[in-house]
Amino acid sequence: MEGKERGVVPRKIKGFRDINASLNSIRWHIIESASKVYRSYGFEHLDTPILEYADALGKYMPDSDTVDRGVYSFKNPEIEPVYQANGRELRDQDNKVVMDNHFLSLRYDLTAPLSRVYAERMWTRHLKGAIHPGKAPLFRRYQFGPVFRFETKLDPGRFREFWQLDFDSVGSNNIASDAEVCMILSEALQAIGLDKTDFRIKVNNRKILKGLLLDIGVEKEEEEQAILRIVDKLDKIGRAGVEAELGKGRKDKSGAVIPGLGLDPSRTNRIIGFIETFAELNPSRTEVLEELSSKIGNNEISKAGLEELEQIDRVLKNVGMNGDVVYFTPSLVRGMAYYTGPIFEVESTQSYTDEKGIERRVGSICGGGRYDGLVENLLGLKAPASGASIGVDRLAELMMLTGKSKGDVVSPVLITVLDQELMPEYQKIAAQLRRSGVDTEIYYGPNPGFKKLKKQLSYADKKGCPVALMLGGNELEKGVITVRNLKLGSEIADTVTDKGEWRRLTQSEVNLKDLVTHVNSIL
RNA sequence: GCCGCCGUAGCUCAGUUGGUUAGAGCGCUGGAUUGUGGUUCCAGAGGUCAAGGGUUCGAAUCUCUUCGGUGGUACCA
Repeated sequence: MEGKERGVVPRKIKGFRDINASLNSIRWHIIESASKVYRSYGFEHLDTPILEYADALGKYMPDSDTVDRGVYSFKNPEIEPVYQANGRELRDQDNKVVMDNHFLSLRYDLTAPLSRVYAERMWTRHLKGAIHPGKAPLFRRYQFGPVFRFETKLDPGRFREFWQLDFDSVGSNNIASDAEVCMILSEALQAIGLDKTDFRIKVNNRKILKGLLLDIGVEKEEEEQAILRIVDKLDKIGRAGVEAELGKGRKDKSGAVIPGLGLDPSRTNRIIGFIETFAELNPSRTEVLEELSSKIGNNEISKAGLEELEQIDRVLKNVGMNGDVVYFTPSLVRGMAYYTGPIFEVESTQSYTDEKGIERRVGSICGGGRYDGLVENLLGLKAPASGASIGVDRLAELMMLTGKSKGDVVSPVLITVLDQELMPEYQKIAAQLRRSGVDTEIYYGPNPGFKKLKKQLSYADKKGCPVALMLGGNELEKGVITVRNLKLGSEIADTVTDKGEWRRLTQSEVNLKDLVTHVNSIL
């Protein structure tokens, strides 16, 4: 190939991926299967832009022109009015509208854009006072697509662009809708092809731990968050690790010093003691509820949390989800601060063996919960919400690694080009096949022609084409076409070593008018 | 962000007491097969040894810096 001496160095941005046909096949299988389940519960399909105003996305605002705190942000080249909290344009002393280049961000999840959509729809009505507190309208939607996070260190299996598949209800404070989240997750994962035993839906309620922490005098939100974050690491660092991080801090294997929160031992012990009660594997929901009611004492918030779990249990039992699949795990925390009630996490129980022979797990594949305050942040009006999200890429990876799906790609029939003069014939045949629903490709590669048939068949083989068609002068005279069954050829390749024999078994001349039925019989 | 390890052909890697033209397997290209995918056999192409500086008569090899990768840890709305 001739060209310039140098060009732009082609390179992919770190943390971003090209998705090949087989990964795409799994990805879309997941999306289609789960969406169908979501729809069956009344969720409608919503799409939102990938870019949003940074301030609508959450409390994290960039303070410079660069990527900031995990979010890709930049200034809009267009200047637009600056708005005040009351919805009016900001004006300067001369009564001129103040303009600015607003910060835009790539969405980091699908929940914040949903809040924006909902708040935007309610905005005018809310300003007029037309929505009564506690009467925010119900809106249920599902959404999938890429989200973006600026991670400084990329752990294996984590990317800066990845897909999520969410469903959420806004405007319902009915705990039954939280029970429904469990039902939907369970159904969706099974529709995707997982077995009941392949995953475990873990449920907890933020209120239970919140109440416990209040009891021991933790009132500041930052302190609560810090404690929850450490408790969340229980699986990873164990009881002793949690104890150390709550108290004096610890050193890890690599020698890095992790500072502790400096809680006094009596409070640390209360927290640890509480979590430890539930450390045994999978006690039944009923057992957990009994244990909880004896442990949480008189704190109103904890009691409310327990009551919600009991409700969830009743709803689930009512639809026949008794013991398996959904478990109550009081130590479950989840990172995100905006959860206010029940929280969910789906953990894969499957493991796989990596290339080094080490047994590994993918871990959490879905997450969600109730977030009654999120829309309020935007709208100033309380709109309760809950939902969950399937980590599409994580799940796809899991299915690939555990052999649940190979990412099957359907390849076309290939029409080889033996003679450029016959191109019109090839195109006619291709059109005919496509009309009958058969994917068909004509080989438009470099230098097709007599000598390169081997190349063309090799191309078809690598691409996984089930059938190759050959039409040259010989065939044209006889009104036939040579059909090569590549699929059969691959199947018998190990048993047939003689080339001539192999060819005879997989190849036949077919009358042109019978081609479509013949090809269909092979597929 | 912090600590450790690594960076040789498209891929996986070999190559040190510093020494003439840097190797293998797979892949790729061509041929045996003048119209035929796999297998087999033969031949060939492909490397400023991550980049830049230093030490040396001489550096893939020693040293420094930067970049990239990886393992652990921290953060993750």
